[in-house]
Amino acid sequence: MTARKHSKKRDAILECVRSTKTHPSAEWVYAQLKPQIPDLSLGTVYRNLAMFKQEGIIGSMGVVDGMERFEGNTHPHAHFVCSHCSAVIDVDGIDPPEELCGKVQCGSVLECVLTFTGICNQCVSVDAQ
Amino acid sequence: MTARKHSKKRDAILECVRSTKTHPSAEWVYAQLKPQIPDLSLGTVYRNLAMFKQEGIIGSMGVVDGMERFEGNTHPHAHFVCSHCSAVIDVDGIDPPEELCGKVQCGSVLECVLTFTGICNQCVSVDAQ
DNA sequence: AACAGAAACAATAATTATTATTGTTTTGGA
DNA sequence: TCCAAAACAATAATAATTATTGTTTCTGTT
Repeated sequence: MTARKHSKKRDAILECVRSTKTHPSAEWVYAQLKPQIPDLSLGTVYRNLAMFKQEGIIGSMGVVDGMERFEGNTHPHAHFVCSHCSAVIDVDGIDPPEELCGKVQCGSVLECVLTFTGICNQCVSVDAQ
Repeated sequence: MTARKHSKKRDAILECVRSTKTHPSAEWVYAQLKPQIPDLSLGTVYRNLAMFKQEGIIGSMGVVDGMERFEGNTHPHAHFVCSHCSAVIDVDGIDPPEELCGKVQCGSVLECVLTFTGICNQCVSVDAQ
């Protein structure tokens, strides 16, 4: 009925998350948009990201270094987290093993998350210098 | 050579983490020990948990509701997180699929984490009332 | 096009988890 | 016993996030 209202800022925040593969934090989104939208405030970014996430329009892969990391891709997929530079990268070709959800005894599973941590290729190259 | 020194408080913190299956937060450990050790301070708990984790003596399964959750079991294993009561439960019989680590292209994997989220059996029962 | 109510907003204050600092006390080897 | 290193309490400081408040902007409806 009452469709969610739009605004330039709200749309920009959503588009920012959707158009990057960096799995951005709230602060990152704010820093990206601030030059084009000088009167954007960080609170607005936090509030809208929380709304989008609540509505399932965007996803969150969890918290890295104390910061929640969002993503435009809401389909289940695995992640790689670099423990050196904190980059979050979608892992292609490996899906979370959802067939295991039914084997879990201790509760009713809604979601299955698979995350690899290690050193990303870029950090390996740089360190090798 | 110089072995890490011990203290009653330090030992109590480690023992507290090891003797529970609750995957405690720093605050939880503090609340547990405070009655028996009235002059324990929260900073001491944080510092010692960080040290134990750094040394690999204890583990951390990640952040739930903004709080880091520790565990005595340092062997890789899957977790179930209740999105209703925030309980963290070890999942028996399902291991993180470490054989997939080699298939990850974007970096050098050190760890593989498998986490299920949903509603735990206890919350399901309570809600059904 | 003007109006009204709802939603969105900026600015700011407040919270919460965590980390750092400082000066004192405890520990354990010499 | 002595002493330097480690551990500690108390407290201050950070950093991410959330809540509050009053104003502005949308949008559906006259």
